[in-house]
Amino acid sequence: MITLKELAKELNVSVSTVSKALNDSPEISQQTIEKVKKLASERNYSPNKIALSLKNNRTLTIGVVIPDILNRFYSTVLNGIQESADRHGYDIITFSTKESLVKEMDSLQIFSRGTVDGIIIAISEETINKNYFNHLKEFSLKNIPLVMFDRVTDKINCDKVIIDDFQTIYNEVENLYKQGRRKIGFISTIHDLNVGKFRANGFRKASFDLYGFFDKNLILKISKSDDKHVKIKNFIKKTGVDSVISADIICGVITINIARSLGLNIPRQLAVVGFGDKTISDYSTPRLSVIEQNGNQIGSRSVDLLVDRMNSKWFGLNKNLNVFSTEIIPTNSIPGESKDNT
Amino acid sequence: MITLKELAKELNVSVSTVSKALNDSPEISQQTIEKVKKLASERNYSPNKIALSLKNNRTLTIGVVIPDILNRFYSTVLNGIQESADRHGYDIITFSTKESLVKEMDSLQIFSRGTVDGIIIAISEETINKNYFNHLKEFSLKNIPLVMFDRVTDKINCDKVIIDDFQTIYNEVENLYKQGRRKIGFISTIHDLNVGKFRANGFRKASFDLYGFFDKNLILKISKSDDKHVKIKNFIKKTGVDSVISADIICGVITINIARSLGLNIPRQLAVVGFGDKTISDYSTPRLSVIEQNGNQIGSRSVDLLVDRMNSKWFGLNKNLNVFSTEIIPTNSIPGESKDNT
DNA sequence: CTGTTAGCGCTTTCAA
DNA sequence: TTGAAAGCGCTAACAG
Repeated sequence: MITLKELAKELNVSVSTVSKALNDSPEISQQTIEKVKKLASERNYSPNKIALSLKNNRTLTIGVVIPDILNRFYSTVLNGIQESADRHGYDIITFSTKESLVKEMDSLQIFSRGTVDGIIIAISEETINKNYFNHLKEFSLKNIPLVMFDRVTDKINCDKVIIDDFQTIYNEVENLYKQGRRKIGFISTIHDLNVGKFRANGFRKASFDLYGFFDKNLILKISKSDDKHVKIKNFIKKTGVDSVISADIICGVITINIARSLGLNIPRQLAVVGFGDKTISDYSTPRLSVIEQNGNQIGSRSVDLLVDRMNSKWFGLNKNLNVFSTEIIPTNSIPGESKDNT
Repeated sequence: MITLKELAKELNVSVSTVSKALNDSPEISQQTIEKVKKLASERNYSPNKIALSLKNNRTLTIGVVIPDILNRFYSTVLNGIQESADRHGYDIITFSTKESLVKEMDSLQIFSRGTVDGIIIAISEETINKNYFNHLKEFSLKNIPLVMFDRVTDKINCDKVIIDDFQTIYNEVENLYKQGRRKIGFISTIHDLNVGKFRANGFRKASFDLYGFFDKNLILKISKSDDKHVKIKNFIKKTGVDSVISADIICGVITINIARSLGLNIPRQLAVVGFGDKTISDYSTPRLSVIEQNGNQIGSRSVDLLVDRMNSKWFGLNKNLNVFSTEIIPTNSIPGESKDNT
């Protein structure tokens, strides 16, 4: 890497002159500026980012912590984060915790060593289960701006970006009801997570509001060790549901495939809706109806909020630093051929 | 962030004493070491990584450039990279180019500003189509170690990690043949890419070797704008294939779903094999047979090779810097219920 | 055993 | 209009 020093030497001027010239300082003569810039571009000079970071105490880098990069929702969010960070001139360093509390703590530890100006995080499953948030509390004391998304906790005071899981499912139940469905089932593999609970609650409340009662058997909880195919098949046969909402992606697709192998007509005999996106919808025939979580938007809004915080930190804007916002990103219901689109 | 300076002041010793003490220097008395460490841990001190990077001219960070983070193969590779980088003590900064040449150039530009010690890259589709590699050539002159994976080019001299696309498909055709299949089809959405061409060639060569001739109609090329569902359906009906190999993930799953809707028994009447992984296989009933590309391993080996290079750069090991290796990661053929497993 | 000094690459006063 | 010097946080050679 070519440095200011080398340019200076070659031009027989001082380092500070070169620096000023490259930054178009009015202190420097037009002639010198041109001379310097010429050589700099010949030599392909570009300023060392590390040195700038140290000098300015600002890295222009955002740290991201997600539970699992192989989970399509999170990679979609990451995609949104990338795009938005790009627009704002930030790079990102990402860690995937694989749902592990220790990895999450490690990640925060690394990020508190001066490499990032702020972080965006969705906490791990283990963190939620163990109800342990000290690492996050400590971190938030360090005056490094922090935004949480999707997997959030009210134990930590910071900006948050989520979808309204409760209302989303509530609305979906209502839609199916309006289409004439009278036996709506709910399948979930994420019952331990907050988002899973909110979704289940939305389902219960909607069922209750619509039918006046709630049938426990219409909820199928699947755990990691279960054979999804088998459990779903039994669920459909036993309950005789005429529609199913899946709290996660995969089960929605599997449900369609199984229903068809049971000879059920989709969507006439069984309507299926699942969280996911258009790509996933492609995996089934007929295509799954999806509740789009808008991961891209979640990511991009998280960055926006974070950048806001960082700016008010750096430029001391008026913003009240103790007031945090929780932003709710709307979901879209995209009909596939697996739901009556009437 | 607490600094050495602050610790030093509080203890009434010099900065260098604190530094040495924390690094267990034999120059420092045991007493002082303990005193310093005690305060450091109380104050939650950890060394500023930026300062270290500047000092050592070494960031312990790897730059990663992938064509699309939403592509499951690449996020799997990324996962492998993360794990391995973690083991070696490196952080990673990732850019997703969205198959754009300009973004790829930008990414390399950013990485040549001193933020990373080496980079791992799979080049974009546009880069390949335009056959433009100057940015890569320039980069490789900068003496920053570079490893390419999956999407590689022989225009650039560097370590490479790939799978043997040709042989993988060749073997798969042979397998199907041995199972008694006599009309094997091939579906591809990535005909423009090298990997796509290698796969198609493997298919052609195997067909030729086995049948003594090659039927062009048994290859279906699908382009971005096509309706996959429609094209695949027609292909199956028109050719009457008894087995299909898909050069990419999605088409494999779609093929199964379509075949079933055509009333074909799987795998008896139609065997289906596609590139992918176990998770994707879950999306279809019966499960798709997958050719596992071992993305994790590709990622992790890329890091190993890169770390090797970086070490020989830093520690001046004997390694001949002009000899580059191309590592071939084996693929696994994992039978689902969509292929006779005999 | 401890402290002073210089330097990594850069910007920014302050002097000349 | 240009240059010298200090400093961001850290380490390491050299003095004391």
